[in-house]
Formats: sequence, C-alpha cells, structure tokens
Amino acid sequence: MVTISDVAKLAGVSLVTVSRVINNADYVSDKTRSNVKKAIAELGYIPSAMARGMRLNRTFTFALILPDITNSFWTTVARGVEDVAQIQDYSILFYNVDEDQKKQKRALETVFSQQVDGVMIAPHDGVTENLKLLHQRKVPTVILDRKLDQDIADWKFDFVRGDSISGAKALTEHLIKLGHRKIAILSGDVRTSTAKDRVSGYRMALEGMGIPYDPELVFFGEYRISAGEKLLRALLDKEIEFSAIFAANNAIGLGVVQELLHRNIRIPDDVAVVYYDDSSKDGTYFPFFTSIQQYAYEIGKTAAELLISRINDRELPSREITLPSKLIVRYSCGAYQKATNRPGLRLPIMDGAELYEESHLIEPFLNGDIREPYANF
Amino acid sequence: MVTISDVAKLAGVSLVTVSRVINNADYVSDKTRSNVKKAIAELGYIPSAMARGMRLNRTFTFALILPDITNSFWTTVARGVEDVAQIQDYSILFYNVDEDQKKQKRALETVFSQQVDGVMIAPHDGVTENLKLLHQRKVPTVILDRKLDQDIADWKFDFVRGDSISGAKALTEHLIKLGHRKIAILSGDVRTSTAKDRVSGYRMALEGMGIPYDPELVFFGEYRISAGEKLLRALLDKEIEFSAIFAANNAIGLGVVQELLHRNIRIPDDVAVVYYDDSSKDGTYFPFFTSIQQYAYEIGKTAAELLISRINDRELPSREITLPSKLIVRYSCGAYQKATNRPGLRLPIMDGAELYEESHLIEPFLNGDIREPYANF
DNA sequence: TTGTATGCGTTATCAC
DNA sequence: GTGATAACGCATACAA
Repeated sequence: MVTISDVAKLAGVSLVTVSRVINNADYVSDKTRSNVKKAIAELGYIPSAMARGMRLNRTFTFALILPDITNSFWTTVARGVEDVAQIQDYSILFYNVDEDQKKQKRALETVFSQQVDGVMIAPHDGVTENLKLLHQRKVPTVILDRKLDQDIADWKFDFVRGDSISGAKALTEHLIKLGHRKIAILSGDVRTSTAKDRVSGYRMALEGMGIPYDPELVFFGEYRISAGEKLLRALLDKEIEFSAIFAANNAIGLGVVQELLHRNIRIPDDVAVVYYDDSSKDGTYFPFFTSIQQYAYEIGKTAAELLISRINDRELPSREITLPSKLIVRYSCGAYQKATNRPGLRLPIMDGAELYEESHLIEPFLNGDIREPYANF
Repeated sequence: MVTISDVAKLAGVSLVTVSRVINNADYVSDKTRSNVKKAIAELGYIPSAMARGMRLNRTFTFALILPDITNSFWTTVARGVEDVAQIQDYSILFYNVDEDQKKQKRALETVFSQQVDGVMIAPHDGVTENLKLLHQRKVPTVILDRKLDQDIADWKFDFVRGDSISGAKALTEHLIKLGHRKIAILSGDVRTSTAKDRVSGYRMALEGMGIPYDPELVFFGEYRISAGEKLLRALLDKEIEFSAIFAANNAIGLGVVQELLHRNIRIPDDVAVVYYDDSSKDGTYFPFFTSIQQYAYEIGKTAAELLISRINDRELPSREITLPSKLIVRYSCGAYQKATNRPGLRLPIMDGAELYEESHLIEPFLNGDIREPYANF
C-alpha cells in the first residue's frame, strides 16, 4: 500500500508537506506543490480514510438503517439520501433490519464501532435502549418517517416523515364517499408510529363522517407481504361484514391481493382494496388501486440534508419536518364515469382494463413545519 | 469516547489484557476476564473499528456499487448481499452510480480510500481504468450480472450473473410463437454486456426460427424509464412496421408503456410488449406483460458468498457463475384460451382484466457452471 | 515555506 | 498469565 511517506520520499519533501498539499492548507510553494502532485499521480496515492478518520475523529460516513430495502418506499428514500450524500462527499453504510429488534441492535452496535458521523434510522419501535445510546453518545441522528413514544425533548434528534394521519384520513374518506361503511384496516407493527397513525387517520375519517369506529375491523401485524396474507385470513376468519380493505402499506397490500386471488375473491367486485405507500413515480406498480403516495425521495433527501447540517453544528435545535402525501385515485372505466360523470386519463393497458387516474395533494392535518414538496419530484 | 485504556484502568489491568479478552485470544485468567468484562459493560465500551482496521489491515466492510437502487432488480440483489453480509458480520458501503462513468469512478476512489475488504460492482462498461485499479490493488472483486470485454484471465475477479442470452432468446421465441415477425428490441447502454447479450439472444431466436434479423429494429439506449420513452419515440419516428416490443429491462419497459399510453397506442391490441427483469417475487408488478424473471436475490447472495470466500483466500481461481432465468407468460383471458385451449391461473383483479399466468424455467444456453436456483427463492 | 514530534485506538511481538 | 512497546497512516502544534 502506498502511503503519504512514499509520496514524500518520491517528491523529496517531508510527509507534512504532502499532507498540506492534499488538504490544500497553509503555504506550499508552487513548485513543491506541483512536485508533490506529480508524485501522487505517479504512485496512484489515495489517502487512507481510516487513518484520516482516526486523526480527525470524523469519517465522512453515515449509517442508513432501513426496515426493508426491497420495499419501493424505502428504496426511494434511500435514493434521496444517496443523491445528497454523493454531492456532499459522504459514504453510506447501509443496514437492512427487517423491523427486527435484534437486527436493529446489531446494526447500531456496528455503527458505533464504525464511528460514523451520523445515523439515519427508521426505528422499529417508539424508544429502544439503542436509540437512547445514540443520544447518550451524541451521535447526530435523523429519525426517518416515524415518531418516538417517549419524551425526548432534550435529545436533539431530527425527524422527517410523511403525514400518515392525513394520508390515511384522505384514503378512508375516499372509500366512504364511494359508499363503503364497513372498512377493515390491516396495519403494520403496532409499535411503529406509522401503523398507529394510519389507524388514527382512518378513525378520524370514520368519526368525522358519522360512522362508528369498530375495533373488530382493525388489525395490526407487520409491514410485509406475509403479514398481509395473515391479517386477511384473520379478518375472514372473524366472519364479520366488510366491503373494503385498507392496507397500511404496499407490502401488506400485496399480501392482501395475493390472498384474495388465492381465495377467488374479486377486486373490486367482492371487496374494494386501497393501500398506503404507492412509491412508484410511474403509476404502473399496482395499477388498479387507489392509494396514498408519499414524497419518499424528498423524505430521504431532506433527512440527509438535516443530518449533514447537524453534523456541522451539533447544537442545532431538534427539527421536525412532515411532508404531505398525495391521494392517487384510480377507477375502472365504468366506475369512474358513474362516480364523476367526466372523463379522466385513460390507461388502455389491455382488453377491458381501462383505468382512470387522478392525483390530489392532501391538505396537511398536522401542525408544525409542513414543507411543500419540491418541484422536481 | 471510551477507549480500551479506560477499560484497562477501571479493571486494573493493562490494555493488552483487555484486547485479549475482547478477541478471546491467549490465556486470560477467569477472574481477570470477568473483571474486564464487567468494566466493558460498565463503561459501555465498543471497540473502534477504525483503529482495529488500521492495525489489522482488514475492515470487515465491503462496497456494493450498483447502477440504480430504485430498480427492483438491483434492490433484490442488494437484499441478497445484505443477508449474507449480516450473517458473516460484514458492513456494506453502498454506492449508487446510475451507469454514470464519473460517478462510478468517484465511488471507486472512495472505496479505495476506505480500504474495504472487497468490492461488488455492476460495472458500467466492459473495462475501465477503475476496474483495472481493482485488479492492480488486488482488491477482491465480484462483478455483478455483467461481463467484461477485455481478456482478464489473470485478474482473479469473480462473476455472478443471470443468463441474459437464453432469457432473451426464450422471450423472443415466445413472441414468435404468438405470430410476431417484426419485433423491435429496445435495449440498454450498448457498453453493458447485458444490453448486448439480450440482443444476441433475440437475434438467435429470430434466426433459429427462420426470421431475418433486421438491425433497423434494434435500439440501444440506457436502462432507465426516460430511455424507454426516448427509444420508443425513435422507433416510431422510423415509421417501420413492427407488432411487438421487447424492452430489455423493467425501467425501459415502464418508459415504453408510458409513452404508448401517452400516444393512445393500445397494448396488446396495437402492439405487444414484453420485458426483461421482472424482479417481483409476487407477480403484481407490471402484471400484464410476459417477462423474464431473474433470480436476483440469488445473484446477490451468491456474489456475497464468493466475495467473502475470496477475501479469506485471495489465491482462489476466478469463478464464473451463471444463474438461469424464468419466463413468466401472461395472457389475457381470451388470448390464453385461444392460444392454449386450456385454463390457467385466473387473476380477477378488476373488470375484464383477467389474466393467466404460467412460469417456465429456461434451459441454460451458456456453457460453464450453471447453478440450480435455490429452493427457497 | 518546510520539517520534527506527537498522538488517534488498536493488536502483534516479545519479554517477564 | 500479564505487561511494555512498536506500528498502522495521517494531521496538527510547534519549531526552524
């Protein structure tokens, strides 16, 4: 391995001078500088980030800890993070933790040992010991898309999330307007704030429109395909009446659809399905269902920006940013005309499968700093 | 920050002894050991990976350099990599490079400076200077899903990829069997081997069935949505006859579909569409189109296993693994019955959008080590 | 404008 | 069984 001393030797200067050239600090004569640069090029010298990190106590690396890199919502968040990181010359240590307590813990331990400059995490539950460690060790931290239970006013964490409450409210209201009264909601892990908030929004919509909230129709599980299948089975096993299903994320939605297909239950003839987290910018994923689309890319981008600003100034007050969501309404040809009596965008994908699509930005329900979505999304 | 000396002080031993306890090496008396462990717990000591890395010349980290984390194919590959990494206690430095030469170069430079133990990369083109550096610096490297142009027999790189040639051949043969004779293929960047191989497979299918290969119907561009749109426009601008489109990956497919919708061209009434890289295990992504599904998770998993084995033994001969693909045939209700005169799986998603789906493992065309897909996929 | 000396936190080597 | 010391590659305080 070629080190700074090798360069120094070749250039006939001391290694301090080389260091100065690299960090273009202090005074170095033009001649020395060019000599050193030549030597660097000749040897293909690349400074060791490790040695540098040790000396500076700064690694220009942060950790990104996500529940599931296979889920397009998180993928898009990651993309937002990556784009900012690259511009600012940060590297990303990536960890997939599957909403698994143990994996999250192990990821965080690794992260501590790696001495990253900051952490972005979608925590599994409200507050864990691990999160507390982030606070105690004063690691700059951004909480992605979720809330913490515990009062942590002094923790100096930053938060970026979608507006789950209004999103779920809008989605539920859409179903109610279509005439549904018995709406089942299949949500994620009850410990995640989004799973709870989406149920809250659902409840607000019902009660706001004079429909009683029935706990029998509310299910918590996990944000994964298998959970969607399982929750649907649980719902069917109860043998209670319902005409629509609200899947609290895309994975649950997939599970629901699969299980419905498996049982030969038709959508939307027998049951309507809507879901949260339509992360496709393109609308061809899950093309039949009305859904909530979050500004996932913006969530990632904003989070990375917050993190970097905090790394540069740890005394910043805690910031909390909530981004709005979008309701994507999709009807079949006939249903749309019946409901609205006007034409929409026609998606002639295949015989009889025409589709109308409309998109509505949702009014924020939450107080606080609701940022406008960026124009470039 | 609490260091090994802090622990030593508290435990009343030298830091060497603490190191021994941590790495459970050598002889340490049970009493000392438990004292040290207590001190570690009390202080919440976590060893510094950086210092450790410097001393050992080993970071237990590898780099994963992918074209697009937003694409479900790469996402699934990444997931396979992550799962193995986690089990083997490796961290992953992740870089998104967008098939962009400059970004790839910068990622690799960062990677060198980080002194990762190994690199997994889907290289942008056949051979770049950067890749050569990986060889020269003897960084254990796995090339993901692509081939290199240049002869690199002595480079000791490992390779894991899908069987693009047979996949494309099978997909094209499917179209030919449906009666298509003029099939346009919209492929990726001409410098990526997959873009070329998919065209080769396409050509083999045509010529194998006595249909002349027409270069006018062959387009290279990029593996992204915008390129799909652009290539389709280029195709239409030529005003030549065609009845089917072969999109060489899912992103191009999305672009094609969007542009077709935009122009009110119906699928499959006016033109048939098939595509490569249906990475959804669930079949609800892009549900209308016949497609090739690769064993993306296995590609990632295998790659990580190869990398780790090479890290542990750099003298291993270069290995090349090609995983087969699967042809997912999807018909509309009517088309299926017409074509096969038998029933399939009915997907009653919505009025009139019934769908039949069948899946066929593709016989490998390539010689060499073709591994069976794992059962757990 | 340049160089010398020191230390970041760890582990390998050798000595006791 | 345990400890002193050197070394990994770099950047800084200080000296020249």
